[in-house]
Amino acid sequence: MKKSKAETAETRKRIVRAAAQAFRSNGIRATGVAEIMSAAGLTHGGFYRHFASKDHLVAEACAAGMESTLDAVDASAKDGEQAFIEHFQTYLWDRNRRDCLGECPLIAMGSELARADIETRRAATTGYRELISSMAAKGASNSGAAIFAFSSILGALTISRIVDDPELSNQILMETKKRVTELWLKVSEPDASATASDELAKEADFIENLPNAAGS
Amino acid sequence: MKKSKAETAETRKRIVRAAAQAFRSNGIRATGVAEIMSAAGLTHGGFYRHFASKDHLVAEACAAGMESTLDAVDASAKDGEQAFIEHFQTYLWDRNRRDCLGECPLIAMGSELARADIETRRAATTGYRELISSMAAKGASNSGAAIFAFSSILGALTISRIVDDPELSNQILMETKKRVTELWLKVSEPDASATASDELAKEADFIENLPNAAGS
DNA sequence: TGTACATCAGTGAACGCGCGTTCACTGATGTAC
DNA sequence: TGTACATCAGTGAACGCGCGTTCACTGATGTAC
Repeated sequence: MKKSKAETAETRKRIVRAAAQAFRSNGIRATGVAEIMSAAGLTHGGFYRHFASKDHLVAEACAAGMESTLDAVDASAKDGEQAFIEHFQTYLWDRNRRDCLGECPLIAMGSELARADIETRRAATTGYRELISSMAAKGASNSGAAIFAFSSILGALTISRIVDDPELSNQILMETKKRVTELWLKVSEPDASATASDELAKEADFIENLPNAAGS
Repeated sequence: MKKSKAETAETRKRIVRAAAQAFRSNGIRATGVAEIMSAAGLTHGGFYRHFASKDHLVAEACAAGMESTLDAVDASAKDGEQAFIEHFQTYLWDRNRRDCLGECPLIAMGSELARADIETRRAATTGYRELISSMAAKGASNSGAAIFAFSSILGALTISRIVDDPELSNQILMETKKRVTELWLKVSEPDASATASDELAKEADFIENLPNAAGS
């Protein structure tokens, strides 16, 4: 059942994509090789024709996940600064999008990546650097603001998923959305924050209607 | 080998403490029951005299970890607002302290807790609520600021541990330390941030001499 | 207070299970002639 | 262009291993008399 070179390359990509998604939604350690191969439409035995070990796949899936996140950020920045800011606001808002494919590996599996092997951490670092410089170039005034904004978003999303109360979960996300937007717009006048709050209030109904704001 | 009630209670606490520490440093899934029991000076067989399952221990260890974090925060707040702020600055600074026992479970195993069972998430939520209200009462002017500050710190510490470059790691922590301190001191004048930067610069030598700022 | 006995914390062997990994095999692909 | 053969992607059974959990057993504790 040998496949053509083109097919082989496509299969490999399919495995990496399936792995990136599975790791993001279930965690690295909780996701088995067989599970990934099955998601890619294959059986587990063929795995080692493509990768030397699960750890090697983890590193590649991490790199691929960071790249797709970067692509999403870059794409949103094409339509100007406003669209760029809205991209991040959406990320902190719509649960469906937060759980979807484009999610950043750093956010989805942060504490596991911190304990990953050096190859994986290297891939994550490269992706992080690109993400920060892209954010700094397109929306945030400098890399310091981008670094801080990204940390805040990662922290807020992480805690919002741990917390079992949807209301508290939304409060954490809204607080972050408000303050990161302020930071982004370089707004230093204190009363401007009231405006941001009003904007959020308009969307309050939308939150209420979310299926399960505390998610899995 | 039956033990007295006092001894039994002490043993149980010892297991929970060992578990909290092991989960924090190696992650939940990567830590086995036998490993925890061994760390508590026991053999694995006796585990089920104290807990119905590993998951039940996870929930208890999470609750205990949050409580010890809260105690540390409360203790630091005894000596006034300045000491309270310094506690968090230290948390973002000294690697030895960051890796030590008192570390917050939310920070050490965030992405794993987000996928934990409801009992564990409930324990984490209770601890988080206490932590935020304690922070809001003792240092931050309101709970919104406390929520945002805590998210930022969690995010920054998580990323700083993933990143494989010590310099970048420190940059992330310093950026967060600077901005959270500003937020905390309710400083709204833009040039006040320069003062904060100067303060950090004074400590720059100290960072340089840290053994391995990117640590595992 | 002393004796007899039920309780139960802790031990260590054993259980089934799922994991990452290996391997003999299959058969289409790509290549050498 | 056609034929013969080496390659190798993919299959599915099997491997050893460590995991969470169970269990028969031990012997000190706490209790009933």
